[in-house]
Amino acid sequence: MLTKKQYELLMFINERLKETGVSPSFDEMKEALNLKSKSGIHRLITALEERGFVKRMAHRARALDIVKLPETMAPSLKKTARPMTSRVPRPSNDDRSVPIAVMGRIAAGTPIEALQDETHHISIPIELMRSGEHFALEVHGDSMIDAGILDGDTAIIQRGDTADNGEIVVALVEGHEATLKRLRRKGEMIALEAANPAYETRIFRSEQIRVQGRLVGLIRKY
Amino acid sequence: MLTKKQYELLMFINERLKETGVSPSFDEMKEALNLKSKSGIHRLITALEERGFVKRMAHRARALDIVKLPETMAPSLKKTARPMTSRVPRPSNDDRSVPIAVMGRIAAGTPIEALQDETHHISIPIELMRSGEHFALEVHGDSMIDAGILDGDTAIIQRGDTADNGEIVVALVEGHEATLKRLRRKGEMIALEAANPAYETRIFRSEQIRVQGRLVGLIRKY
DNA sequence: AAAAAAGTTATCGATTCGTTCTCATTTGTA
DNA sequence: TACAAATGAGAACGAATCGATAACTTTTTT
Repeated sequence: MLTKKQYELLMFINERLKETGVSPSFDEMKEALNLKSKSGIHRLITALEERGFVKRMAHRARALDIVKLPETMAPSLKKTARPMTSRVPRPSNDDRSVPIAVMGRIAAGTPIEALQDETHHISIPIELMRSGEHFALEVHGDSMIDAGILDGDTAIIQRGDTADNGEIVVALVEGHEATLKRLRRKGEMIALEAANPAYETRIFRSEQIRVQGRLVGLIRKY
Repeated sequence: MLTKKQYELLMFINERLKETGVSPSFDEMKEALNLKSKSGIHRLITALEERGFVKRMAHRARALDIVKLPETMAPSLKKTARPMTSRVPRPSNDDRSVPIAVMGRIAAGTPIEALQDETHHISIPIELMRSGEHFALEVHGDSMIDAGILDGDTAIIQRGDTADNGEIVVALVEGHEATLKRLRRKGEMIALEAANPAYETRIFRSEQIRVQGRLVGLIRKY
């Protein structure tokens, strides 16, 4: 996968990154490889980036980051650099993500208890987060299919007891049934709309409904 | 990934956050780095934010938060930092997520160039990853709406040139048009099906189509 | 409401740094 | 051998970094 020079350079960058936390400049890399010109370094970096070993921000000074290291590495060298068994890029600690709890499944008719035990955790991109507390639910059934929410999707919910008209919410009906539906207020009444013609809209008095949170994100795995 | 100065400042912020729980003001940082002006600090902070090491709230006093630290840090230093400026849970260096490049938008008719520039990055849950290289695309248009893929969704693509029958793929048609469609083989012919009755299935000879990758995940932000 | 503190923006100049191009050379391989 | 790919050198260019001043605006405190 890598040529000698590419490998050599990658190792040097890795070392410098480990030791100093600062990536080397092109000139420093040039020195390290005993070159007299940095154009070669530029080509090597481009090659390393193409092959997915390195990440860089164009035109930024010392903005290099190692994404993965070759599998052929001696284990002794590897230990400093977080080994990865497959070709999956090493999860760098570049994570702009946040772990949140998955609280079970939800569908029309899910009993309240199902929302209480955390089954596991999932990391979600920080871009999906709003303020406050979040949790996740696995969507069960096809009642929101016309809103692009499919069976098996993971819904990211911002916990809270308010929601704007037309938002998709997790609502607790009469204290015992949690459901994911679009919420509409009509005076003192609240309508919970499914996004599937096969389900009918249910209408309640305000006090029958408790909003648990609003849908802010969705994650699907194929 | 970082410049000397950026690294130095990040370390100082981390220390202060760890010791006092309050982020330093620009003036304090200026002093710490022996500068006579805080404009430099502002630039450094901006750079750190751009590189994903720090988060801040504009115009808020001492509203800095460390998102991650470079890998060089001894674990002992890493652990105790406990910033408290934001209500968003602190991202952990859990290795539960992986940053991947967003390569632009895709729709029927996206020219090939649109797939070449990285617009930004997004961290995706490691659960969505398969083996090999991945990238992300912003979906444009409603041609896959019946597959639960809406305008504005982010599609996670596993790069590769093969796909099973019925999978949703990024396909390059006649070398110039990238599109996200369901792929079906019928003998020597390949059909690209939209998931929207308003669009018709297009049929090509095998050699007209190049598969770029298959859809393995989806992220939506409401 | 006024004062103080804190963050933002603009500009200048000296450096450092990354990018691009061309041409020559070496290396690997069909 | 011949061809392609990788490498080395050099230079020129433009962009980014950094320190320093100063004049803002927005928050926070008094």
